[in-house]
Amino acid sequence: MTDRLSDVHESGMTERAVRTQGDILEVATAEFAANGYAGARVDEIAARTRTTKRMIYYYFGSKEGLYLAVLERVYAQIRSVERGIRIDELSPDEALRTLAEATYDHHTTHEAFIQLVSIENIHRAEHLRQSETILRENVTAITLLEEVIARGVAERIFRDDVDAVDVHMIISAYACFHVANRHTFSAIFDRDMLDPALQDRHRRLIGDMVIATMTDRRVR
Amino acid sequence: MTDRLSDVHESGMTERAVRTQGDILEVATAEFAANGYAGARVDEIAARTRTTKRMIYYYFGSKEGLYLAVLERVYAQIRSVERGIRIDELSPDEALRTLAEATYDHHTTHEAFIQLVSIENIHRAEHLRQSETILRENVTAITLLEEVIARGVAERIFRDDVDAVDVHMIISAYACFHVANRHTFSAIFDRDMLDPALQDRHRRLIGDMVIATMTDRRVR
DNA sequence: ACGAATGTGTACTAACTAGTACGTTCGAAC
DNA sequence: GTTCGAACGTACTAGTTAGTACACATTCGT
Repeated sequence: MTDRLSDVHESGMTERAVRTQGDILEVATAEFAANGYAGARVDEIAARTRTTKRMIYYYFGSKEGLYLAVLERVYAQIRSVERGIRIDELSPDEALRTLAEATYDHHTTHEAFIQLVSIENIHRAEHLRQSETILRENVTAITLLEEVIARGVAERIFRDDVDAVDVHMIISAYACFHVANRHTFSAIFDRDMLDPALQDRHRRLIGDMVIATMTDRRVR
Repeated sequence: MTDRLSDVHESGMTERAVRTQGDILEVATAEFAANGYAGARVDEIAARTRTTKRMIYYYFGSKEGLYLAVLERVYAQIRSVERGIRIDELSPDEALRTLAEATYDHHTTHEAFIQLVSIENIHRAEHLRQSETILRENVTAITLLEEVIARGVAERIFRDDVDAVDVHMIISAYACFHVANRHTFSAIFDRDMLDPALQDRHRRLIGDMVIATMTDRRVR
């Protein structure tokens, strides 16, 4: 149901049509991320595009259809980043740090993704749940983590009562927060979250945190 | 500027007026948290109140004024929770765990607060920045943390290159994520974030995490 | 008791916004 | 070069929504 419209157009689409759709998606991503679902204006998206509002409805059917397409696109992007991570030859703790830092890097460089996830959560993931693609494919990160944790536990350097989803949550929480709550955090604690030196320190800190947690002697 | 309207009414307000305003704020909190700023409907808030839309504008001036009042109220609530935490007699690591768990408990039981913070961040904290009260008073958590960290560092059990704001970020990130990203996380990883057993485990995990990070031998 | 301020309800409006009716152009196949 | 469908543009509408004009009630100090 989700992809019906775009599927129809995927075959027999001219070069120009592909560009137009991409153009719309690009602008729509920024608009939805910046203003929320209800706050986003279809007219505003159309105005910032080479094309017109008519085309948005032609290709995406409705505001909701457009939003869904935007959501699927940003999730597809993070998926492709995750697939590119190679950790086979690293020790469990180095692998953990690599995964944590990769997530941190992705999130800090893809603010729109984080904002869209926030927005989606405000709406109780009702749109995301409609997308079989996202639900089916977005567990890559977990597969990688499971393998690393299994190795770490086998080598008796990791605790065994924290699973892959927990670790993913720890990493995601930290990386998401840094971007998602940037503005309130900056305002209240008067700390520039975009300062490169600070970001560097926080990048190291997320690795420290995950490794320290998983290798903690106290809890075993 | 922010508080002008409510200040005017604070003196010489009837009992009934106080109740009406409280009623409006209660309903508005839920409506804004559930639908975002743009998605929230003033008519809907009015309908769910004992009173009418007229009164919302009478007391709060505008939709934005109402939203701001809502924001200040939820921030005042967390502030009062923070003021109630007693950690003077605890060891630094126990104190850290207590603070982390208190934050976790507050956030899991105040979903509206977390949602409003998310919403505020979508709008780049432009409303929050207008509220001197929030900016002035909401650093209580940091004061507590600073004291604990200073003690831990002095006792040579904590690392000294992570400051109070960093630790607050780690704790907040974890506690926020658990609530804020509950829906997308549940949907994708098919894990019920409201399961009491899981919440219990996660409550212990946040303490483990903070203590492990701060007492990590590797980094010193 | 009375006037003045505060508190309340109803009915309205002006502006906005998602979505559409209808017509046109472009490009490829025959 | 004609036909057919995909791609596109303009001008519009129906419904919604923040905000208000106006009338009325309640309370309280004097």
